Amino acid sequence: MESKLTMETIVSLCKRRGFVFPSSEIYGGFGSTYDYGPLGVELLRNVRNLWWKAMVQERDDVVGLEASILGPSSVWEASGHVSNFTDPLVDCKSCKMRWREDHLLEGAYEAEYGPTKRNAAGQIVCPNCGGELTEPRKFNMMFKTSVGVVEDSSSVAYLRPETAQGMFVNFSNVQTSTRRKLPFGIAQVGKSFRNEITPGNFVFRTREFEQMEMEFFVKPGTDDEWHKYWVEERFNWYLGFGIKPERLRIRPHSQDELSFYSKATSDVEYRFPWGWGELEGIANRTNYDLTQHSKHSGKDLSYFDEETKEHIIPYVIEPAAGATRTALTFLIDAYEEEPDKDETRVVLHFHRAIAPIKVAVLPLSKKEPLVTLSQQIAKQLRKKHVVQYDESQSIGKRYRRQDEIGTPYCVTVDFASLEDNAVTIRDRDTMEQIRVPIAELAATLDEKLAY
RNA sequence: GCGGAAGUGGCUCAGUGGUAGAGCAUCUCCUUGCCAAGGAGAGGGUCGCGAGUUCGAAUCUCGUCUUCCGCUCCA
Repeated sequence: MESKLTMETIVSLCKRRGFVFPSSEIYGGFGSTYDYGPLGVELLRNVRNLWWKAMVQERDDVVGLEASILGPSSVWEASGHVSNFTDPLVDCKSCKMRWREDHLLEGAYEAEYGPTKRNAAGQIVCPNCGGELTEPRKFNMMFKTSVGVVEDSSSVAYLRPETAQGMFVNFSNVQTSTRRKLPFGIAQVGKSFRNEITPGNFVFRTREFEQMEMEFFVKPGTDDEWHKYWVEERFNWYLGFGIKPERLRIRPHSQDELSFYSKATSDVEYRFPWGWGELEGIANRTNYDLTQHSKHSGKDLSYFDEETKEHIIPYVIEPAAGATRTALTFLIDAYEEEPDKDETRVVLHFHRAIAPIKVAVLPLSKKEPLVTLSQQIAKQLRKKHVVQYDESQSIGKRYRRQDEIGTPYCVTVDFASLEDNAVTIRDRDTMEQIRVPIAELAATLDEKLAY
């Protein structure tokens, strides 16, 4: 039987311990935005860094990029976002159902609901109840702003709804400056913005969120093979950092579910307390984006294949992950309530690479010289790791505090340390304690925390 | 945007017209000295915000913001 973990438990823990706070809380909060507290920022940074390490640092065929968040409308017109993100929405005045006006005239809707219904005046009516519809309202999921002192149509800019376009528009710059040959990838981590109709489930769907995307450019014809490779690679990445296999799955999109640019997409999904949700989509974007940008910019974005002496537009395999929801996933997946005597021990079983705090240094007593010695040890360890020092209240309580924020190792300095120059390392998961000479402590922890 | 529910200390909640409370958490001191022990004390809330009704509003009414659930939407 699975533990009945609710989101309230997670939200409450996040607030209490400083992982995530609601934004602008003292002014009543601002919908769908969250601030990451002292522990949350460490967690998020670990997620980013581990992704970057796997996708860029450890590979010979991927390079990094950090493109601007603001972009001119021309980029988003080319990418298809201006037209695809502007949905005319109509509501039924009687039954309150909401429809996409353009879809009411399309085949898929007609197949499901029958021919588009109209009233005597020729106006489209609600397919559900025949009621009158409101005037269409345009809903664009991109955040629009204007750049420059004068607000006119030429100064329109958008906050990027995905980081991907930054890689496509820089394809030639990167390829020529790094002398890359196919296949190669461009990776980017950064914020994206979507004016979602329905944000929710805590930080899972927010209007401002952080993406970790990589565009992998391949020769046409090898795209299916590379798609399969990246799906497997990314799935295993999550397992490698301890995500429970029974809560992780790969779900290929059905044909009618595919987005306009995609030939095939597979999602890596996690079973959240509210159900399965997407962590990462691995899409075969074909040559859609580079072709579009070639057309709209008038710049040749083809690649010259030395083997065949041909100009080709590369195909793109895109593993696109959400950093913020990945951090949430690690938090939820790590959460355990373990019975301990009559109490419950709350433990975050973070992988050591994910844990925000790596080591806690705890003097057994507040008496000197234990405190001074402990602080010296903490200072030494801080050179390499994120360390917390805690001397308040009983040792048992301090262990529990560290368990609740997922610190893998606690170093306890006791009175015997003054005699034998050794300290105790306590393991969060096994509760085992080992005695280590202070002189070997740093090296021992380096080894334990390595991954 | 629609329907339903809810907002009271950092967290979880009690309080339904008459002086804002509890448990946990936090801080100080004592005690203890390897897994949330104990004792003494302290700080912290104009009850989401704004109007209205009333002699008097956390409580009733309206508006608004935020959150959750369900629609709807979803690269």
